[in-house]
Amino acid sequence: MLRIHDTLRDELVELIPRVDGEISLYACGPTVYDHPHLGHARQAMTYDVARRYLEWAGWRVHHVANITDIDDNIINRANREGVSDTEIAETWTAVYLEVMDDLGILPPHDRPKATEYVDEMIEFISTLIERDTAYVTDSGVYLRVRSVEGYGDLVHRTVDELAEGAGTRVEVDETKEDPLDFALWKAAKPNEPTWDSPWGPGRPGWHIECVAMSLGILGDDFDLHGGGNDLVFPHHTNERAEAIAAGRSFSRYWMHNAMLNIDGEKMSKSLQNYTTVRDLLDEDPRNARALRLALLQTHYRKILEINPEILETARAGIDRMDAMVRKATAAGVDIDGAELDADAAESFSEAMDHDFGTPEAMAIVFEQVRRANGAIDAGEPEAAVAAKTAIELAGALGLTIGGDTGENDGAEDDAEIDSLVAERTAAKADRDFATADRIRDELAARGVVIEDTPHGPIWRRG
RNA sequence: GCGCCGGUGCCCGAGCGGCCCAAGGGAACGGCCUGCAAAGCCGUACAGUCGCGGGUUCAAAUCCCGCCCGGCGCUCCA
Repeated sequence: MLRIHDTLRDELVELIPRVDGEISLYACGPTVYDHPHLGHARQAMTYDVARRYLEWAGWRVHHVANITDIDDNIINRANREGVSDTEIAETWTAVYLEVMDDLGILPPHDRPKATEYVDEMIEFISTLIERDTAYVTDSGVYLRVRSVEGYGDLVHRTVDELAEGAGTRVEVDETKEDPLDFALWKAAKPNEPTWDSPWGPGRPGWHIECVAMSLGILGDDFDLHGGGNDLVFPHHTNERAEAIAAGRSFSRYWMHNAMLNIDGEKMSKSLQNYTTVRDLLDEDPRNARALRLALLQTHYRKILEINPEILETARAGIDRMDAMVRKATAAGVDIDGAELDADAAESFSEAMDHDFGTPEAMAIVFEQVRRANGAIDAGEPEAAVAAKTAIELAGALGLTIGGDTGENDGAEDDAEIDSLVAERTAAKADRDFATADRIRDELAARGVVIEDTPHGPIWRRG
């Protein structure tokens, strides 16, 4: 039984999908106008892990993640740089996709762009106007928020509670009937891209795109809608309002990942305290996996403090897992031919079925690592099963251990290192430990660590 | 102000009323292994008050109330 924490009901509920055995998932993606930062990585990884696990567990998953390629931030940057908004969007979309790939994020089954769905949005807005839940003014088209029943349910606030905050921090458009009402369509302004519409040239509001794309691709009553918890209000609240106002069944369940903190503060653009994913990956090629491990070891709904120490800790964990596989391989353990440990796999599934309990799931993986190490040392046959299980379960969460991780691509001196290691082995055989240690120090200076095993030395870049 | 979330060992972090004298990772210490290391395994100290104070219960880190501290949202934001 798969249970998740549903934001709307605010409790743990069993996920009963629209179609048996099949889960449709819509995860809100980024607005592309700058380098993706670690928060984007957490968001993407949260749903990547969910999708991978569900598929591993035998569900058919339809994963949709959009790209918002038209909005104020994009237009502002385009005007600032004197280029077209399309150019900005395309440039940063490419960067985003590349970074996601480097992070080991599986491409979603569909990756729609807002600008590809303008027709659908216009049609949707027309419906809302026909139903009299939206109205046209000189500045655009607005949704009549108070006409939507349960508008604030997702944030667990009443409309009046929300009204208290509305307009206190943002200038209210005078033409709106109510400060809570929000734009479905924005009338054309100078220096902005526009599309034709029944209400004159303009561009879509922020929230309408996700409704058009999610319902357009996954259909009514799709299963799971996710995103960062900063989207609960207003973005998801407004998406939901639009769908309700149109009389459409929207997502059955909502899940939201927590933010990332840096130095005890929320990481955000405005605070200028963010780290780009690119910088992190450039720092150390192992960081893609280290970041994934760090994320997995904290529950997705809990704020994660991210800093260099956390990543260092995670890298040590990755090294530990890799070392086990190296040792098993050196010892000739037949991992591929081994069975999965059924008990461990079951505990793992239990942990994951409980609102994606990745910290507990990783604890199970590490237990297998320890078991494997012990069995390898003792020459026991269960080494293969434990190693296989660790690799398989970590892999189910997108974490590759051992094997070719591609992290040392570009290092061309393998042969040279091999020969130095062989020299050291020869020196050791002659009990010329001075020479052996000198070679070991030399290699260490180059970042290469030698590990002696009963089956001969192995080495790694540390 | 209104609302939400969190405070668990040296650090990070599980924990969903009994299986918790509290997982897992990192760091530390001791032992085994090693020519010495590294890696690994075993063991140990760390949480004798799970922020503090009450309460509910046969039973609470886990539920309720109050308080303190921190973070976040109410604004573009993953």
